[in-house]
Amino acid sequence: MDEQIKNIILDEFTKLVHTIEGDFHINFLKKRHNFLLNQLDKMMIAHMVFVSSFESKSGNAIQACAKRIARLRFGEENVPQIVNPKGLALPNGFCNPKGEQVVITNVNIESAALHGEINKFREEHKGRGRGKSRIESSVTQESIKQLLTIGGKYIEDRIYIKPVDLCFRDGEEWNIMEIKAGGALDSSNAPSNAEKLLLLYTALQEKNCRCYFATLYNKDGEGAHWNSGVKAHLSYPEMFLIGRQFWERILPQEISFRNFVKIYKQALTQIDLNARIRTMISDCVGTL
DNA sequence: CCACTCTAGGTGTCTGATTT
DNA sequence: AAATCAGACACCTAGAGTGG
Repeated sequence: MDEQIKNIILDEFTKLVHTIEGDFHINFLKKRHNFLLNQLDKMMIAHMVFVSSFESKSGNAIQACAKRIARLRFGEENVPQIVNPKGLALPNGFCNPKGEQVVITNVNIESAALHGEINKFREEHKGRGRGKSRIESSVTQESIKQLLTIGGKYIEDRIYIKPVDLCFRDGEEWNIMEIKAGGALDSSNAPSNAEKLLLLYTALQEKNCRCYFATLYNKDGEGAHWNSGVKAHLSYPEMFLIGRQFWERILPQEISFRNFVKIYKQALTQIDLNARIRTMISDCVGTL
């Protein structure tokens, strides 16, 4: 099992390193136009370029890993590429080119009126205030059930498709997850991320379904109290899976979070990420 | 091929409530 | 009263897809 997980990480991160190497030269040159930075030495700028690129790309890579790991635990059939619990008829020749997981629904998720209702729901249940007078968000696993009724009004005789970060069936229960790396979303991103999760829930139209805002790690340290703007829009902690909680939810039960982190480190050592990035940077800077 | 849009990731500053 | 902390609000760059 350890070996299977390691191979998944090797696979996804090898792809990642190739795309970073492919894009690096152009990203580096683009930085020349930023006069705030271009008096710094080239090495320094090159490192900045790498960080930006890695952070942006690695989210997709780890999301792909998470999906494949969940399949080890729950089985292929419970982590379908195309989530279609109602068995809706797919359009002829439907294919999913990007390889991401999608939800199939007949709820009109493009309807401005539906978006309005979801926005209203989130806004009315928003947490507010500080300190002792703080009122937490009342968007809970229970209160979101009313979105099913709301969504029912928008069912149409056609198919809509919506990408989802991770969606799987765990026994009788569906789980929808919006995954972020550290989850420190800014205040203008937080509401839209919460609404995306609620929209997916509304689209799925399943009573036995839970929604989670998940992060790959706890940005304040594993086990630490977690804070972010998203907490104003989803009830904490029941709608959240932070760091270890997230991984232990999808990892096969015999693999602990600690063990997983170890496997990840081994995989990246095997790819020799550090040395490859160093070589990439010095090659690029050296040609200028 | 370029412009545009959406999503991915990140960090910083300020203020009032709470604690010391 | 000073120090600390949590919450609110804010900005930047990269990548993928799409349509002209």
